[in-house]
Amino acid sequence: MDQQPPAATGPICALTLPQQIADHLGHRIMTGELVPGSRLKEKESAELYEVSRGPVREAFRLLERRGFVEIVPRHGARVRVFDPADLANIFSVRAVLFGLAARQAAERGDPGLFDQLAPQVARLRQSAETMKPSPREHATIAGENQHLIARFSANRPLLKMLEELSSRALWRMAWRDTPLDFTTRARRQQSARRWGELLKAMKAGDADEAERLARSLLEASRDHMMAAMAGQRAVSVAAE
Amino acid sequence: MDQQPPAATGPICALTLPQQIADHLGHRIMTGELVPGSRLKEKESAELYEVSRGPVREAFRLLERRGFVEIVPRHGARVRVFDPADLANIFSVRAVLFGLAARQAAERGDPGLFDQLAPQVARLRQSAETMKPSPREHATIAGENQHLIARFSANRPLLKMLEELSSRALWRMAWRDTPLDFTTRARRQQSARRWGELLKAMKAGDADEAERLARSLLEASRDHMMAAMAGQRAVSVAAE
DNA sequence: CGTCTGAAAACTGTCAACAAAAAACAGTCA
DNA sequence: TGACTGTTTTTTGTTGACAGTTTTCAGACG
Repeated sequence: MDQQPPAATGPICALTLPQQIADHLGHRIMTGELVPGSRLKEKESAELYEVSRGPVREAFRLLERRGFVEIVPRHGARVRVFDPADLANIFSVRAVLFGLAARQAAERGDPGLFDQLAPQVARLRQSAETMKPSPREHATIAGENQHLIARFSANRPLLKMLEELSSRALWRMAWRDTPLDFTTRARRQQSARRWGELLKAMKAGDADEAERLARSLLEASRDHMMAAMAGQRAVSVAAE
Repeated sequence: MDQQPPAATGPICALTLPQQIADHLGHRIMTGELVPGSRLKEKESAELYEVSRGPVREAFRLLERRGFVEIVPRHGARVRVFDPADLANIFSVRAVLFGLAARQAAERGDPGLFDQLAPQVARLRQSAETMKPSPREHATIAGENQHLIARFSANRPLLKMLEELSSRALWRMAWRDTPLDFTTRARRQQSARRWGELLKAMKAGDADEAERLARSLLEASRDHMMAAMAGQRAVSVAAE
């Protein structure tokens, strides 16, 4: 009912102070300004944002929950080092969770989902056709589809977990040098085709098929990314 | 070195203060002393534990992360009201996650897992045979098995998520009036048989079968619990 | 030259107090 | 009687300061 319209890019004053700080720090991590492995000092951020250490402390915990940093009790917070194996693991978890979401959404069979999903799939087909949108835009549409299906699964815990996981995955994908998915036409066509199949299966109420397709969709994304990463040299951060 | 002699029920001094507070509050929630829906006031807990509000504040966030309480930014923390639908959903999520863990553990095929799992399965068979252990003890063994498999999946994010989920589920199961599983011999025999089949599949390296069995194991647990809960009247807590 | 030891600096954990917001309450008016 | 409004009280959000640990760094020693 009383949903806030999300503001453009500026920090929203309705959000709490720790959330604003966490969002900004998260952005700085995503852009690569804050290098994985580097320490986040409370006093430093407190002075930068002109607040006390209390809210900064809470912001660090929020970032930990979102998977951006790692906190060791008496040693402070560090930007989490990306472990390729962990990244693949997170994708595997996302895949099975998304499969469950697709299953439950198919079982419910809410027409509202199909109405919203159909134009999205059309956009993906168009993306593959024209190759006009950037790879990131294609990925964004796919991400919106996942969120849509998760919402219509009517499984609140599942929705929250998927949201948390996609923020972690997005973080890594937004990171510099990472080869994004959906750079080739063949890959986009494959993506659009599979989303079409998934929509069809859900419309038909075939929960088994919907789960299978949804899961393999994200597993393909995982395999594609891991293969691309294997191509480039691994960036290792020496333990301080 | 200078460890305080632990009080009767007192927590371990090696843990951080917020963790100790969170653990104790969590225990009070599990025992039903703190009723779902009731507010948790910072000052109140601070005075009870003879600490400042800072650590209490952090303890509340820890409890939120574990699914024990719900925090609304400027309105404080409340003990989460248990929604039967949400409980079933959490179990469904656990089931697919545990399925993935079993798959990956089977793919790895570490003999150490089988060595540790075999005696556990034997204990379950004995539990079904003698009906001597309490239902909770049977459930504890099953829980240990799940933790074991999750560890040997070598999937750290998955392990953490399963740990978090089982703490939520345990919370609900430990709650008063909840009919525990494994009260009948038939149910225990079913449980022991399925664990045996799962162990066998994993030993054979059959990842597909292991995933299927593991998932259905927890889904059966979910269905059993939901059926038992449907039998008794729903306890509703009026919104304050 | 490398290693160990000890002091100094920096950082996190904790506390008490202040400011702002929300909740509770009483009084007033229709 | 019932709803509204203004005030009082309670509760959360934030701040700055202090204590205990950890980290860092400089100097002595093998």
